[in-house]
Amino acid sequence: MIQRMTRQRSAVAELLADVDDFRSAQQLHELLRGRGNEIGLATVYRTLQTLADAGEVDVLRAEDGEALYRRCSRREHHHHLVCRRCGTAEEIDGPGVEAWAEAVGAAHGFSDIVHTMELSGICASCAAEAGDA
Amino acid sequence: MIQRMTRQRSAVAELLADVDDFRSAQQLHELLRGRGNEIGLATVYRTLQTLADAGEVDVLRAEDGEALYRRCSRREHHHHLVCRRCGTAEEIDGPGVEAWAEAVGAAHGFSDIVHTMELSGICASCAAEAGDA
DNA sequence: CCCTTAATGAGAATGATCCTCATGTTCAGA
DNA sequence: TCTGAACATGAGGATCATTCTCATTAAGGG
Repeated sequence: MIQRMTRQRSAVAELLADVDDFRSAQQLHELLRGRGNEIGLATVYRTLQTLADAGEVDVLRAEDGEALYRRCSRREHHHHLVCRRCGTAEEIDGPGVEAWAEAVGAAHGFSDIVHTMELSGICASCAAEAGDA
Repeated sequence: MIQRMTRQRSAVAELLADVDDFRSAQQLHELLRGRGNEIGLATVYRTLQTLADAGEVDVLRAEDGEALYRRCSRREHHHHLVCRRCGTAEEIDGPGVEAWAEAVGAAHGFSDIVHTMELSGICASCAAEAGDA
């Protein structure tokens, strides 16, 4: 858990408040630098890890396995609809997925069921751009 | 696409037919070596990639981002219930997930919707082992 | 203001995956 | 069956994300 508030951690928190796309640690580091925040890459990784452990940020994996982070408005469990082009994301509800997951798991003798479900697509504005290009 | 059948590719295919857990490329490489198959790691990666592109094997990501492969009996779209301990997997159906995904995507102005949904848990035999230990 | 101790950062270490390119092998055609 | 062009292999290096090391810095309670 976070024990001390530092300049770097504040900067990460502020950035996450402003950006609502899923971004990689490296991208976030770039953005911080761009804003004039001196911060080491390792610190960005550490901070994101801590925030993720605390459930403050959501993590998902790009197709190539890279971790993407985002601060979500809801703390409760939810799913995402992410734009593959720009990373923008909407929070969505999975209708009864949780109950279904439990039931299916139990039916197969599995316990401690965890589920992941993510949707991705091309958002309206990216689709428009692609059309122009 | 695969154009020539080689000793190495046959070996990978045979191994995949025998193993029905999700395994990493490195693990599969180890297993092949264990079976007495001389094969380079790069070839294992290449072969798995090709098979994945052809839809012959399913790929999913471990929590740490590592790619895991498995040859599934069904070619059609389906989901998995994977044991986090041993990697064994069951193929399952997502009741209406596809239709729901399309609808949600459209509602948010997203096109070209793709969805991923995976369940993981601890399988009965792993739970039993853990109980003994 | 001053310690104690957590936090930082630069760079090395790790680990998965991909690339290079010289060499080996497959297989269609002769 | 023999051959050669083109595809495949493999050893090791290159990449790239992420983590670790450890000396240095700086919160913040007392």
